[in-house]
Amino acid sequence: MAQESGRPPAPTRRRKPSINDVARLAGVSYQTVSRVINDAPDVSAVTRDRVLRVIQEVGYRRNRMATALVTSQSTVIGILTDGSPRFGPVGTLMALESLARQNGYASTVVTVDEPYEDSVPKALDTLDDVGVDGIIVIAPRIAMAAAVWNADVRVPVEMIAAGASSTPNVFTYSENQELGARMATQHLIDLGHTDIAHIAGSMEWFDGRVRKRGWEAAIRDAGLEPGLCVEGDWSPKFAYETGLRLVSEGRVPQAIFAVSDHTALGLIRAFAERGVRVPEDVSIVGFDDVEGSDYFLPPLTTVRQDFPALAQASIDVLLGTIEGREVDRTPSVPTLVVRASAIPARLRQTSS
Amino acid sequence: MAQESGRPPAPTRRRKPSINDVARLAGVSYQTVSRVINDAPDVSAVTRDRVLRVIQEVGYRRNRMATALVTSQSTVIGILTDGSPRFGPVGTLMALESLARQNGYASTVVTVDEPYEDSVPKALDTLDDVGVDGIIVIAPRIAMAAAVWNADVRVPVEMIAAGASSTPNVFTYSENQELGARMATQHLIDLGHTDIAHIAGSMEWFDGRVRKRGWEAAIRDAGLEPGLCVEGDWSPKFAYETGLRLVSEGRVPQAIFAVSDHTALGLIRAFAERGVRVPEDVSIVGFDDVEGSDYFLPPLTTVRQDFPALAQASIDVLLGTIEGREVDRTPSVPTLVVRASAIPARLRQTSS
DNA sequence: AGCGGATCCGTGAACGTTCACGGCCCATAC
DNA sequence: GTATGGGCCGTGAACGTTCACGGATCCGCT
Repeated sequence: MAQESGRPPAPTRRRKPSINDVARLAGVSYQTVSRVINDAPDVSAVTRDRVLRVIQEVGYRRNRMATALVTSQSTVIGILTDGSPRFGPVGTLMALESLARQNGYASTVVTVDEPYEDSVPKALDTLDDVGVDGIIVIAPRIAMAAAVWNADVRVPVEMIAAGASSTPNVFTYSENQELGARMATQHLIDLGHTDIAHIAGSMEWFDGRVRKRGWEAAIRDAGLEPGLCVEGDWSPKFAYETGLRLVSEGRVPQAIFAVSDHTALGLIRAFAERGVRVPEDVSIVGFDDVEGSDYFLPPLTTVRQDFPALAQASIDVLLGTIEGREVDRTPSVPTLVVRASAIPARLRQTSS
Repeated sequence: MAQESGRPPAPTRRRKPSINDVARLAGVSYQTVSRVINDAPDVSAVTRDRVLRVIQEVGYRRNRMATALVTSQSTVIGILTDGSPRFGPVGTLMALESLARQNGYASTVVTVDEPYEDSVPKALDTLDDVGVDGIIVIAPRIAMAAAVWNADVRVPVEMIAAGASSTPNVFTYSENQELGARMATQHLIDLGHTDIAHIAGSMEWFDGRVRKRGWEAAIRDAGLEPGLCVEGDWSPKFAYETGLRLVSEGRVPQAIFAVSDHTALGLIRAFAERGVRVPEDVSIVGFDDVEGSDYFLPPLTTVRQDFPALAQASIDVLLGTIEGREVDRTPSVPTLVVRASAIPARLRQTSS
């Protein structure tokens, strides 16, 4: 007993029935069966029914590999994404897979890590090898996008990257994050704040650049001057240290647009430790709406992106290209979710 | 300009070179080329080199679909996972893909949602259709696992599910979460706490059941009596409300093992709102080590699972089954990460 | 000189489909 | 009665590999 593997031997299962088996059983030629499973015309109703019944009986399923071989269309799309389980990319990935499947496409995913110059071309090759019909790249980082631009792939490539530009081989779909950043900042402006700082993400990320741009644009549009902006690395740690520094230098702004919820988290802890109250002393708005952000101390006002809509649009575009259709792209719009971490500026005065 | 699509027409790329093209160019038969790319013997060094050079020149790559068709081995594994981007599953998924690729396998993933009775068999069929060699199911929920057990698949299926049992067709790999829960609880015990409550997850999740079991076992092993246990749904919201209730009923325990970091988060907020201090008044240990948990208020003591190790073991086992090898399974062990949310029991006395 | 055995290489068939074509039958029209 | 054509169906080939053979050449041995 202890000697036994504990695992059953790989059961040597029966061969799957082929189109020929069905043809024989139904008394027709393989071509007729092919016609039936492809909904082709030129087959009489009674024959069709007979074939269909046999198919049902023997549990026939079309062999995708054979089909792929002869048509050189695999009905598989490739998804290339960053290996880090960051919030945005993962949400997009899940939505992408689901939508693709609803459209009859399977999806094979491959993850890449730094350095992208090596891993991205290799990953693209892998995808090419397995014969995908098209590729969607979730490229949050600029270096990653660059590696994709430089690559030479035979199939349509679409990139989900905020604010990047398209090239002839690579089509770039931009999630509307600048708008999200604007909304966050505008919320602060509407609340009456005039000194609005930004704890930014890394400028090596599209998201970082674009969110900063949105912050700045909103402020200028309101006729204000941009406040302090410090560029970080997305980590709570960096934000925490920055928060500490701000307090000790006496430069805590009226309001802060944090580039991500995790950034906000680090900030909040730093302020809490130094007796600076959020939102009474400083209003904070985050970005992402990560799980639990509604139970931060205080609950975080933040921006939520509509990943399913983004994925939907991306899939539509890619499948359109693959299948030669025209599609119109409707950008997804983020939504501001208002909670407790940002309050009107005048309340601040009265309370402190 | 405005009329134009903005998208380049799908470039009709050259056909990829086949084994025959290489053969012709190298002046050998296709079989010889096949031998070369398969590292088969019976080919002279000079011929091999010549072929290799041609392969290099024309950029030949083996067509996996053709290979799959004739060998009925696709070197693709299927990964079936829950659609919700919860922490554990996603970490496992990423690690799985990476490892599989390192072993020469591509991976196609499909996500499922409730009701599992419908979606799981359908997903399994999808995977079967694309011709995967084996399937790894990431099954956090019991209902999902049940659906897998009942399914009939032709290829080896391995399930990553804590504490489930194996059946002849489905091999279950159990991440050692009970141990993790024990470690968390033991930490509290070592700190001198005797009244240790558990805010549990849902009993519909394996993780929920197993973590609860670990909590209870650790307490009994220490000769103590289990404290309060309330079963929830993983959400910060539920934990928050529970925390509020505990305070108003005057039943706040000495220490709490929270089933997840997000649970801990909800608890902490509830306590903070009611003036119950963490860790001075109540020690809390979480589970997951989600991003940012080191910047909660206070930084959370929690348990981190080793997803890469878990994935590694799973892949080893599955590939072993596929390729007919024997492998020994080495369970991955979680690690306790000690931060500030749990402190010795006696400090509590002195401070309050 | 003839034989056995390596060593190297090639041919035919098969995997399960789709594509291009052609053939048969019956109905309709002249 | 013969031509025309549409509805229905079948045959051959191809996709790019691998598998199972078998054949040629050369060397060393008896």
